[in-house]
Amino acid sequence: MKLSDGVEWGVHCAALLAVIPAGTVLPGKALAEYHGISESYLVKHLQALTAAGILISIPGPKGGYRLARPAAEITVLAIVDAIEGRDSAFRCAEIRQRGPAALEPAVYRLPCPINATMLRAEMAWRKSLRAQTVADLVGGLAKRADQRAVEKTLAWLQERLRG
Amino acid sequence: MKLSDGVEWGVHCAALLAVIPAGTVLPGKALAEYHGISESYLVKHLQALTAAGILISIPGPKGGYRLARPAAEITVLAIVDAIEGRDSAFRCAEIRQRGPAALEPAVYRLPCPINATMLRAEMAWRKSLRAQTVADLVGGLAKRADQRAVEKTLAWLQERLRG
DNA sequence: ATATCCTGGATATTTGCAATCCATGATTTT
DNA sequence: AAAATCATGGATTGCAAATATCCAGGATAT
Repeated sequence: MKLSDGVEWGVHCAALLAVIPAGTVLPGKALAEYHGISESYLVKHLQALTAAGILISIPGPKGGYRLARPAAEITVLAIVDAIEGRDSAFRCAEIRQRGPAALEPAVYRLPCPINATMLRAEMAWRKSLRAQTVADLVGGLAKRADQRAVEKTLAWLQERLRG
Repeated sequence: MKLSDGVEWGVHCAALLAVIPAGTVLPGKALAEYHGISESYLVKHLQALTAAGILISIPGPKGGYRLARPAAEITVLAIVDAIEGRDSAFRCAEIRQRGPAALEPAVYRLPCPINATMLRAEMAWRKSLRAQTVADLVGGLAKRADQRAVEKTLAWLQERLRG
């Protein structure tokens, strides 16, 4: 069981987009360069975030990405859902309905308790992720950030911001 | 993100092994046949469960598998860990340390808040799974089982039990 | 001795993720 | 109008892990 790298990329990008001035955007190229990751692959995930209504994209020169709503209203779960999909990690194959002791399908209308247990655990996972917003992350990042890192980031952003 | 099918197989097998009489065992072939799944692949997972101390295996004729301890003392989490491994689903690649705004590694001694958030969610997932035992699952299965299914299973087990 | 069963390794096969490339369309600048 | 910049979406490739099978070797009961 493994989350795709795109989740980490998406959350980091959202956190960076949360600190740029209102009215400005960052192109995908800049987001990839800032994080030292593949540009062509990152934009795939940025597209997913845009389709999910988490980001807004502007085409053309002076184009790029920005958050679609305040960082405090974007949960980490929303980003994970957009990139990983909403399928549960556990996919019940209903093997209880197979084999020599199986009966007709109508008998199995009640959900398998094993499936229910796994889904309950995923609900707990989702609840935890839903309790964290991008704004929370930015706060955490800022609190433990070295002052030089902040300045270095701001200086770098200066030449990439659009709008 | 997807859990391997082996998890479902392992939990179902543990549930079945929880209801066979004390002192008896079931061979891997019977466990695979009962669930209508691949025998050669299932035994791989049964080996993992044995190595984890969840099952005990007996070689030779009259051999097979049985639970290593009471079903009430085997959590679903233990089975998941044995089959999926204990690696977290989120693997922080520390991309905050990459790119043009990065500083020397010593600056990043404190854990990344994004990583912390993801790990906290996995803790909630694990806590939920740790709260469920195989005995709980058997209880749930029995309560909603059709009486004919129980009889059919018992009759089928009659000819496969060893010991 | 023989038959049965677990063990562990070697080996395909398949799936999904990671990554790249390109043609297209939108928008700003010149 | 032309050129440059950027997002979009599809096609394709490479790769690692999960899935699945097979077989030789060791243990045990009949």
